[in-house]
Amino acid sequence: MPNHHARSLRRGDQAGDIAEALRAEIVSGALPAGSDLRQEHLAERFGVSRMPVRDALRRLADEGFASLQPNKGAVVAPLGPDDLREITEMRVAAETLALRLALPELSNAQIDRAAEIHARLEVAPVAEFGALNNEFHRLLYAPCARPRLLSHIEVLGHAADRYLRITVSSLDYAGKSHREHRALLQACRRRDEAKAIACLTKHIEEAGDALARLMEAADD
Amino acid sequence: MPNHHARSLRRGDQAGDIAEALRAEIVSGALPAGSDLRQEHLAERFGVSRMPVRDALRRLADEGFASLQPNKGAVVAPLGPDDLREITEMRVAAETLALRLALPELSNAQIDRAAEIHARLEVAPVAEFGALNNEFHRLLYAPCARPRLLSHIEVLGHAADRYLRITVSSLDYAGKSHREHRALLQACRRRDEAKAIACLTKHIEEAGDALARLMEAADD
DNA sequence: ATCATCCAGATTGGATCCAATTTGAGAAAT
DNA sequence: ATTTCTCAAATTGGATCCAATCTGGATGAT
Repeated sequence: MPNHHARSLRRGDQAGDIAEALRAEIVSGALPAGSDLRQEHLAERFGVSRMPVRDALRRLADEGFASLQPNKGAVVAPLGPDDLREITEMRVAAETLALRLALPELSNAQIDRAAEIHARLEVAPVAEFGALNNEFHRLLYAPCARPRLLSHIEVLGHAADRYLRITVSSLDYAGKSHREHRALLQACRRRDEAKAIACLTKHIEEAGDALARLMEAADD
Repeated sequence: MPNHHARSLRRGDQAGDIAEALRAEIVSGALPAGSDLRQEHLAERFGVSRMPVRDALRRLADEGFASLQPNKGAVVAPLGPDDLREITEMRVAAETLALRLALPELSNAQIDRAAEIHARLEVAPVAEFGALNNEFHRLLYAPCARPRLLSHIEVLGHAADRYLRITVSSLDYAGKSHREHRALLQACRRRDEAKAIACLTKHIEEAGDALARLMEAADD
């Protein structure tokens, strides 16, 4: 019963809004893996024609949220331990690259800004955790000034958000993550590249490992 | 009077074919950077409606070949030295990861198959260079069994193809590249991970550097 | 009873049609 | 003469319409 969306007065890029809304529903679990994504149904739900819905579905497919078979339709992409492992590996590769390139350009003011986001993250409710976490990381990478790389990282971050719900709710993930964030910030302040990259790698990999164990245990 | 395309009997995914055709024209230079990509015009040229053209343009934009402004239209994305640098950095990160993961799974038969492609590459005309080169690399990475990573590498490879025309025609790039391919194959046969990754990094980075110098010199 | 075949409903992909936005040329005002 | 305003042509974004494809159940044959 939400969804009539006060916006819709501006033209252009309704597809983007729809994609964003669906992404949020998939991440939150409201749309579980395997759910059918009927164009007609979604069009009605969002109060638009099927066309922007098609665009949105294609984008979601590009980002790995939907799997779409020609002439058959789209479903919410299933995600298993293998997907998590792959996303984690790609995040380590992309984010360490970004941090390495950003570190020499990173100003103290920017680090302070990241610390501020981190402070908000420590007291944020679960629903905002993903967005704030991604913002924290984004601030540290942004100075590298590599648009493709940053957008790649953003997509991977969204994909990882899909697992976040499980992690945060089931484990003492938050405390550990906060400590690692602080260590990362400290290394950045000292401009210690090796340390910063080691922290970041550990941060991403251990989150992935912990989650993988969780998934294997309670196989869902 | 070209373009009626013997295909078109199968339904679904005309957009893919159109995107591929346009990509080829952009890579070959037939569509120079900055060219307008009018939907109506392209639709007529390919003998379809504007709709699959829209999809194709969206995909090309995702891959970095087109830049598209809302309500204004699409142009062939300009590419400068910065783009080359970024793509090179991302390729090193992604391809070394793929090779590292693939190496333990790589069979001798697969290495032989790559060597065969390499042999064809050594005598191939310029037009086929890009496709064969990407195929060579793809064969070495494929055993890592990481679909997202492989598709990411494929996109980066296509982006790099856009520079290839300049490289191959202007320098003794081919000979150097072939030597590096042979060294890489040798390291793979010995399952020497460190050596293989060093070869690959050097291979990608030096191609990027040489090209960057060329672009700065003859600024086009 | 089981299995193959066929047809109708559902659903997607593509074509056509309409509305909103941008652009540029020419008119009007200073 | 220059600048601003207006409006029509070009072009894109979205809606609607039509055709091709898939699905599932009913029918009929073995």
